[in-house]
Amino acid sequence: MKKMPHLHRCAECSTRYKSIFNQIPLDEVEQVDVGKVCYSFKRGEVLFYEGQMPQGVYCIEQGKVKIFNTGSEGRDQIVRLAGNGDVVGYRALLSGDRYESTASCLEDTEVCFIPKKQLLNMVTGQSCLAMRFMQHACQELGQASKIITNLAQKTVRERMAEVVLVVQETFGDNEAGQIDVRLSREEWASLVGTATESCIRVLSDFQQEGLILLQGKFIKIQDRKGLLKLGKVIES
Amino acid sequence: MKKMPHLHRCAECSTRYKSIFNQIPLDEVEQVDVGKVCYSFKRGEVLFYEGQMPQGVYCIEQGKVKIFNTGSEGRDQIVRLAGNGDVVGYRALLSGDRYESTASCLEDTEVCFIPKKQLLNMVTGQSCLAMRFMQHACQELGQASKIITNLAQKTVRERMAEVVLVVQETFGDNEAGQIDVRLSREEWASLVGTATESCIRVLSDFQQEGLILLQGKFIKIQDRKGLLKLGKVIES
DNA sequence: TATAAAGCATGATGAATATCATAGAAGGCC
DNA sequence: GGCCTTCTATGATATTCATCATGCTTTATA
Repeated sequence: MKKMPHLHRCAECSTRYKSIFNQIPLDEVEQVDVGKVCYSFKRGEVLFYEGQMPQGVYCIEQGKVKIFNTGSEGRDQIVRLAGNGDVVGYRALLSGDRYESTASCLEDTEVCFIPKKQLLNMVTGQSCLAMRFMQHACQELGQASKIITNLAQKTVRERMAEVVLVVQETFGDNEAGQIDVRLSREEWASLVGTATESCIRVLSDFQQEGLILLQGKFIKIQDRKGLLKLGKVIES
Repeated sequence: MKKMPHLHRCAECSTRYKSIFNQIPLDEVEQVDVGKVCYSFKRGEVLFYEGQMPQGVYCIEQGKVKIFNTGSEGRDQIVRLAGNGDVVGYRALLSGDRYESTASCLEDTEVCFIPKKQLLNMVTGQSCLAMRFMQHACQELGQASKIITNLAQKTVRERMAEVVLVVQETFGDNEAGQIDVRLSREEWASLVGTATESCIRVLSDFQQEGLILLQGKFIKIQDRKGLLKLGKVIES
């Protein structure tokens, strides 16, 4: 957790960012840009730590990142997962706070870093961009309020079912039909908000009930409808 | 919960809105304004329901509002409390979603309603306003991530201690030195995310331990430091 | 003011979940 | 390949917390 990232410049940076820079190709945004740099992170390396002052935002070119808080007992709670095209670390920067959370890579990840000054120029200069960030924050806020209600009211089984579905939605399936992300049981537990042992038990229960297949670090969904029902998920 | 609100125009609307229109007196914002209307709600009446499409935002001139989600079992989870000068209902409007939550008045409340078209004009026209909304949403998002971690990791006792302190920060104390808001035990439970009976027990434990005083619907804090310690609150 | 309804309180009980303990399996590394 | 470390799995136990039941108290309403 304390390793420093390998850094190197990345040749191409042309992804269309899905979450915030949506519909705005980076080239176009880049007109104002002078300070964009690309970095490469290895699995387990950290983009930023809770408590640091933000120096910029990270756009994920390729890879997967978890954003988590460390509770008073040292247990982690994952509050967001991010993948290709997602923008990470903008919340603290735009609200002027320190990072509330730590961001660490679930696999080798290429990011494009936009320095603070740079981003603020972009946001104040292009009002459509401010609107996009605003909308995105509001959307995330809506999701957060759902998560809060679920944590307060649903059982571990119900939350687990929902989380499996959400992670699939986030990262999709690989060629083998498995959810396309490597998460340890401990990380699944940190997503659900439960103990690792409970998580392991619930997952093998799900397998026995024919809801999922456990294939090492990967999970394959067998019965989507069953999970939806069990998790009491209201699709919108 | 299904009563329709009394409506009437309100003569004066000059409050400085603390949370979003911060530093921007309404008069100034109003230059673009043509559709602002003031309403009066009685205790228990509802500003908007979960699932409705937002028609505008509500600025609280005077009063107190709870924003809550209703879980699948019908139990409520309060996700935010709002008071004088707060703006309510902007999240769904700005993200283009339906309301995720219901907003209902904890006491008789005067609000100033700004219609959707109106607000969007203001936001797109005045980029500083878009920035303010963006910042505010980002701040709320940071708080939400804290709440999520607390719900996932803290005990009911710990959360209760923290909630008492947060509510005091939100509404302050009245002349009698009590937290200046009337909340039923059920509402305290909906804030903490626990059963009403558990909430009642924890509150009387707190009283016995000399942390608080229960005075009908009101709570007086006796030992702030004790609550901070018990709730494992890291002051920032 | 009477009467009902809602809210508060407390005990008894059971279910959900965390924790502790232990062992096997898998993966990284020399 | 073999060794060590980390991860996964499962049982036993303890704790927290929700639920059910009941009676009392306050508040609302006719």
